[in-house]
Amino acid sequence: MECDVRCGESLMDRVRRRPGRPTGRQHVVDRERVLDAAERAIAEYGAGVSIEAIAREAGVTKPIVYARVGKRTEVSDALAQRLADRLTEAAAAAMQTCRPGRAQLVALIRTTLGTLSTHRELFLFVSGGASEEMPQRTLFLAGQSAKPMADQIASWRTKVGLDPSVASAWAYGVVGLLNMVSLWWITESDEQAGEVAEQLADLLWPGLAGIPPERPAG
Amino acid sequence: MECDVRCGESLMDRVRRRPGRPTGRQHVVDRERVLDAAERAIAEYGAGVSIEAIAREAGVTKPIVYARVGKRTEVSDALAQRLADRLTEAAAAAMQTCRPGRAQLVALIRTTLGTLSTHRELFLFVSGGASEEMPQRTLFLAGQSAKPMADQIASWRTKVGLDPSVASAWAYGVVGLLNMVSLWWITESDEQAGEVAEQLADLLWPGLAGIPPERPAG
DNA sequence: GGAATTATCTTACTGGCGGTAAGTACTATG
DNA sequence: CATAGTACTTACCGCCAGTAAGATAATTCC
Repeated sequence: MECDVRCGESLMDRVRRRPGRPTGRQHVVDRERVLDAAERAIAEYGAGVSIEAIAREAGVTKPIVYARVGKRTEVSDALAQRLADRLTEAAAAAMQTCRPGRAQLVALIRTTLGTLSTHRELFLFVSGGASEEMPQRTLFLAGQSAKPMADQIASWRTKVGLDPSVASAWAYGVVGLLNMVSLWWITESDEQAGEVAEQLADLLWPGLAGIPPERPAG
Repeated sequence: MECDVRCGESLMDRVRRRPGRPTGRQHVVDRERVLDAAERAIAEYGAGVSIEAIAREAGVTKPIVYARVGKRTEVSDALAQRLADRLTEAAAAAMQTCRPGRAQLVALIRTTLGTLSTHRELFLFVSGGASEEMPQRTLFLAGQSAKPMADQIASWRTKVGLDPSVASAWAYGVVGLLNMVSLWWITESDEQAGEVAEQLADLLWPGLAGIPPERPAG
C-alpha cells in the first residue's frame, strides 16, 4: 500500500527542514486508488452508492475520500473525465482501423455502445446526481467528447467547401444521440451493437457526408 | 412560521399545536394541485428542491404529497409525463402549420428547443435524481416522446419501401440529440433557435428522408 | 532516548432530507 | 349522542453527505 516509502531524500532537505512528519508520498491510498475503488463500488452497488461504501471499498474511511478527491460531485466529475477519456481513446483506436468515411462512423458508434455498456453503472453514476449545477456538469462531460468532434467536423466541412458553423450543434447532437441510444440499447434493446450502429449510421451519414440539403434560403 | 395564511384562521394557536387535523375549513388540494405546486417550487428552488418545499408551496404538509402523488421518484415520473405531453402537444401543433417534409422537422426541433428552455428546471428535475432506477425513469421519459416518433418513422419507411426496423434506434437517437442540444443551447449557445434548428435539420433530414445509404450488405 | 512538531488517519458528530407513524379534529351514519 | 371512519397534522426514524476533533505515526532538535 504505502507507495514508495522514504520520499526522495534529497540532501538539502537534511540541511534545513522544519521538524515534523514529512508531507506527501505516504498516503496509504492515493487519489487514483480512491477513484479505482469508486468505480468498483459503483459497479457493485449501483449509481446510488454511498461515499462510505466507496471508502470501504478503498480500505479507508470517509474523510480520506474527501481529502483525496472531494465531495460527491467532484468524485462524479473525476469519474466523468475518466470515462470521457476512455471513450475518446477507444473511439480513436477503433476508427484508425477503418478507411475514412462511413465505416469510421459505424466504428465510432459501435465502440461507444460497447464502452458505455461495459461501464454501465459508472455511466449512470456520472449522468445522475440532481443538483443545481447539474447542467454545467453534464455539459462539461458532453463537451469532452463534443469539442474534439466539433473541431473535426468544422475542419472537414471547411475543406470540402461547406459551412463549418454547424459543427458545435452537430457535435453536441451526436453526443446526445449516442448517450440516449446507449441507455436505450443497454436497458431495453436486444439487437446486436453492430446492427444498431449500422442503423444509426444510416440516419447520420447522409447528413454528415454533406448531401446538399434542400434548404430554401442560405 | 405560518407562511401560509390561505385559511385566515388565526387564534387557534393558543399554545403549541399538538398533532391533529386543524380546525376550520379544509382546503382541498388534489393531485393536480400538488403537481402544479411542485412545478412552481422547482422553478423557484431548482432541481434539488425538497419534498417539504413542494408541500409548503402547495399549502399543505409533506404526508399529503405522499398521499396524493407518492414518493420523490413518483413525483418525478408524474412531472415527466406532463412535460412529455407538453412537448408532443407543442410539436404536433407546430408541425401542423407546415407542409410535410423538412419544414416539419425544423418546426419540431425549434419547438422542442423553445419548450425545454421554458421548462428548464423542470427538465433538469426530471432528468436528474441518481438512484438505482434512474435508467428506467430516463427511458420512460424519453420513450414518451420516442415511441410515437418511432411509430411515425416506421410507418413512413414502410410506405416508401424502406426497412422500418431502424425506427426505435432512430427515435431514441433523435430524442437524445434534442435533449443534449437543448441543454447546450440553453446554457452556452447564443445562436437563434431557428438557426440551430436549420443546422440540425441539415444533419438529420438527408438520413430521415431516406437517401439510400451506401451499405455493403443488407 | 525524549520532547516538540507536523502529517495523516479514525472516531464521532451535525444537519438535513426522505419517508412514516402516531395522534387529533372533523363528518357521516345509527 | 355515540361510534366509526376519514383527513389532516406534528413528530419522529434512519440514512447519508460533509466536518470537527482527537489519536497515531514520522521526523527533527535537544
